[in-house]
Amino acid sequence: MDYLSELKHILKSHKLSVTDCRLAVLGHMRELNRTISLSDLEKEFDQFDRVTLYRTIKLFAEHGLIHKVPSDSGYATYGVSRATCAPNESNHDHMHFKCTACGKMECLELHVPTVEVPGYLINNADVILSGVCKICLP
Amino acid sequence: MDYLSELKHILKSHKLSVTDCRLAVLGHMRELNRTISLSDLEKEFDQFDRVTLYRTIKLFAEHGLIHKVPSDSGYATYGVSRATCAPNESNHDHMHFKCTACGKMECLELHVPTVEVPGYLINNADVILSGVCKICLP
DNA sequence: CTATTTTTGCAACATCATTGCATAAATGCA
DNA sequence: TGCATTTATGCAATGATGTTGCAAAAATAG
Repeated sequence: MDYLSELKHILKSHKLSVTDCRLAVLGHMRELNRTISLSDLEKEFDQFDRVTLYRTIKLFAEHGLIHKVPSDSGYATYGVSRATCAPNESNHDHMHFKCTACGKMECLELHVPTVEVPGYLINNADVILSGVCKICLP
Repeated sequence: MDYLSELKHILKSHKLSVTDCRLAVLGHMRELNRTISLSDLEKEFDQFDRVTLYRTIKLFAEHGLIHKVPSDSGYATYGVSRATCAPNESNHDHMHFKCTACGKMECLELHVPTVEVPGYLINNADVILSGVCKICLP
């Protein structure tokens, strides 16, 4: 199965109709190993309306294809979920790294260990590391 | 030394002039055990202008009295730094917990362990847990 | 291929973040 | 303490991001 068919299959498995915008955004995000914001998508895809892109990532997030990554940037950032093919699966169990030099946030292949706190129900744990990334380090 | 003098001392040790707004915001944030946003402050202190509150937390963050806490809320949230008295000290080494029921984010007394990733310079690590807090749990 | 459902683009608006400037307040010093 | 200087505040205004309604266009189902 080629890459385009794979993307279509992912959308259909989530009962989402297949459109140009959704294929473009999903393909783009799965190739990237970093998180993106709505304005990143606007710059990348000027052929689609800002609102359409907004609704696309909102929809993807609701269906668990991508997830919101906590950030101190002041705007929402999203990354692809590792287990994208499983419907209703929104857990994203890897750490994120924010580079203070280039500003990009990337996904690390490091698993977030389970944390338990007495008296609390913990559903999710996000770990955001910050510093200087491989590329920006002298 | 009484509480007000203590607050004044903190401001002066960071070479910040003492004003009503700064005393009020700093005192409020140090009493709370959770993070706040600008709109939280607006509701709490309607005697001060929104812009003044904005500049106050921005200034506090620059001087390390408080720190931005990564969040998926879409707007900036801040928490007091533990080592508030040390100038230029911005590290905040405790975990945060976001309750999906009441929406509040609180600071936990759990220390964030040091993480090392080969090839990266790690300056900071944020851990954001989410789920249901003590108060909201049935 | 056609009817129905869904998505898209546009316009408009809400909210949060940010800056300039004149006034008011705080600080430093005699 | 009083005064000159520096700094902070309030107001107005603007930019950026987030969000909704609706008619036209596209995708889906049969």
